[in-house]
Amino acid sequence: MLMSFVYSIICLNVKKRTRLMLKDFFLNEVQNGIKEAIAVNKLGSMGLNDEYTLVIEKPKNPDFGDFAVNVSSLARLAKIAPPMIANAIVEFLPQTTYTVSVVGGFINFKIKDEILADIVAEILEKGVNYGKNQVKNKEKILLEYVSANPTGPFHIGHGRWAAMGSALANLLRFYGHDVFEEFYINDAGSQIQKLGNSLRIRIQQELGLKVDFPTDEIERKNYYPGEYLIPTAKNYLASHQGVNKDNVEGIPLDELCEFAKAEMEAKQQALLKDFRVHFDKFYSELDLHKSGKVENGVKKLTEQGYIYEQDGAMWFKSTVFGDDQDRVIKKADGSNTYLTADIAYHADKFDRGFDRLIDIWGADHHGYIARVKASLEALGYDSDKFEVLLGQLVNLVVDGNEVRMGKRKNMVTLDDLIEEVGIDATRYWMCMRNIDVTLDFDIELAKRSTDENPVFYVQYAHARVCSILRNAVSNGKLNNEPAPMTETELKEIENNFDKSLISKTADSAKALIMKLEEFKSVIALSAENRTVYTICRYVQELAQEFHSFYNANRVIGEDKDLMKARLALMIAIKTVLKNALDILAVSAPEKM
RNA sequence: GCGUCUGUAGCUCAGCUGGAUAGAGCAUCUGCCUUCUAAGCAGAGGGUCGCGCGUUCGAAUCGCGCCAGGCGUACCA
Repeated sequence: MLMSFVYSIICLNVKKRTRLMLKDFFLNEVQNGIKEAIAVNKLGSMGLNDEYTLVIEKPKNPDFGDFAVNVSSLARLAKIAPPMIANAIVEFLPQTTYTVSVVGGFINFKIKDEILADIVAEILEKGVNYGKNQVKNKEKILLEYVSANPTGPFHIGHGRWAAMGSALANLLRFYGHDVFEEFYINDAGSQIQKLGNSLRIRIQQELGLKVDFPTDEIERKNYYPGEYLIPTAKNYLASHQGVNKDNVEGIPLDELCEFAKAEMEAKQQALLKDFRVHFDKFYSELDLHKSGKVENGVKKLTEQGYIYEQDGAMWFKSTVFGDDQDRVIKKADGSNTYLTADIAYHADKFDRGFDRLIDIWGADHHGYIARVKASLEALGYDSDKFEVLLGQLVNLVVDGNEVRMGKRKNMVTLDDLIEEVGIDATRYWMCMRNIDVTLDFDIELAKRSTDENPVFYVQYAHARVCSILRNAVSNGKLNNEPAPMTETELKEIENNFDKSLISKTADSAKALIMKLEEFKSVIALSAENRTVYTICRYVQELAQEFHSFYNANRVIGEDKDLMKARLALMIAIKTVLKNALDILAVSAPEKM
C-alpha cells in the first residue's frame, strides 16, 4: 500500500503527449513552472538550456499530498537553496485541478476530486481497452520461448518459460506491439537418435524381451530411461501389428525416431494449449537444415572471412565481436554444431521482417548470448535488436525442502505440477518472480486456497466485486425485497456514467482510484522492461486496496447517488483486474 | 581462474535509471462477522539492506575490492 514509485525524466527530452498519465501531468506542470521562473530570473543562475532530472514519487505519508516532485536536484544549477527553488516554481503553477504545498525541496501536490472522477470515467469508457496501445514506437517482435527438445515431457523449468513467455507476449501485444510467438523445435540433433534407441528398448520390453538400458557410465548417455516412452511403445505396437520379438531389431532407427518424435511433439503441444500458451509457429530445426539456410549461413560467414580451419574443424571467429573464444561451427566429423543452426535460425528471423527478436533462455545457456550476437553482427544484422531474457531456474519446494531437479527419481513434469496445483496457480506462481531470481515453487503453498496464496487473494477480489454487481440488481434474499437497482440503471452506469457523482465517494475511495490509475504506467513500465512479475505485484496491490475499501464501506445502500458512484468504482475495479489477469492468462472468476 | 545472476525482517521476495522515517506477503501476537463472499479487514512486534572503501548535499540503489551461494565456462543439445 505504501509502495512509492519514482519516475524521472530528463527534461530536455520531454515529449508532449495528448493523454497524460497523472505522473507525467505533474512533471509537465513543474517543468513549465521552471521555464517560467527562469524566464523572469527567479531561479538563480539556472538557464533554459540546463539539463536536469526531475523525480516524481508518491509520498508515503499522505499528509504530504498525492504526488511529490523533488526539486533539490536543481540546487547545483541554480545555486540557491532547495526550498527557495520550490517556492519560486510554485508561483507559476496554475493549480487548477490540484493544490500545492512546499516542504523542504519538495513540491507536494494534492489532487481535486475531478481528477478522480476522470480516472473512473475513462476506465468505464474504455473497458477492455483501458491501458492498451500506449506504445510509441510500435515494433514487429518475434518472441521465442520454451523451445524444448521433442524428446520427452516438459519439466517444471519449461513451465516457467511457458507461463512467462506467454504472459510477456500478451503484455507486449496489450501495450501495442505486433508480437509473433515461436517455438523452435530441436528435432535435428543426436538426441533424436537417443530417443529412437530408447523407444526400441521400450518396445522390446513390451514384447517380453529381457532388455534393459545400459548401466555403463558412457553407454547410458545414449538413452532416455524415463518411463514416459512406455505408452509410446504400446502405441507403436498397436499401430504396427506385424512387429514381434524376432523382427524388432530390424525396424529402421529413423522410423522409431520419427514415431517417438511425433508423439512427443503432439504431447508437448497439447499441454501448451491446455496451459493457455499459444504459438504462432513451431519452427522445426530439421526444416531449417532442409531449406539450405544453415549451409548458406556458413557460406556467408566464410565469404565475410570469419571462418577458419583448425584441427580438422571449421571455426567461427566470434572473438572479433567480443566473444571469449572462437566457436566450432563444423566438427571434424563434418557435422554441424548446435550453434550453426542457431545462427541460421536467428538470421532467418530477421529475414522474415521482424524489427526485434526477444528470446527467453534458461540461465544455463548464458554462454550462448555472445556467440549468437557475434554471428548476427558478422552477418550484418543489428545485434542490439536481439534481446535475450535470461531466466534463473526453478526449485521445487516440498515440505519446506528444496527438491533438486535432474535427479531422475525426483523428476517432476509440468503435467504433474499442473494436475497437482491447477493451471491458474501454476501460471501465477511461475510469473510472480523476477526472471533474475531462482524461483522457489512451493507446491503446498500454491495448492492452498487461502490468503497464503496470492493468486486466490486476487481472484477472490474479482469474485467479490462481481458478487456486489450481481446483488445490486437482484431481489433481497429473505423476504424478496425489490432489487436496489434495475439492470437498466446498472447499464447506464457502465455506458453513460455521470462522473460528477464520484465526489460522493472521493474521500473513501481515493487510494483505490489512485491505484487504478497506476495501471497504465504499470503496463508501460512492465512492457518496456519486459517484466511480468510487476503485473502480479500490481494486481495484488489493487486487490488489497479493494478488500480494504470493501471492509470500510458499503456499496449497496440507501443513498442512490452514492451507490451509483461506488458501483461505477466496482465496474472500474473489475475491468482493471480482468485486463491484468487476462495478460497473465489467469482466470478471473465471477464466483468462488 | 573467467563470465553471469543472487545476497534486504524468522521465511519468500519488492525497492536497486540515487532522494522525505527501508516496504509487501506469509509466519507470530491483538482486535473485527445480526449488514454486499471472514478465501476478508484493522493494528502490533520484527532489519548492522553480505562486508569494506570510494563518488555525492544525499547510497539498499552508482564505482572498486572482498566474502558466500546458483548457473555457465564442449568439436552436447
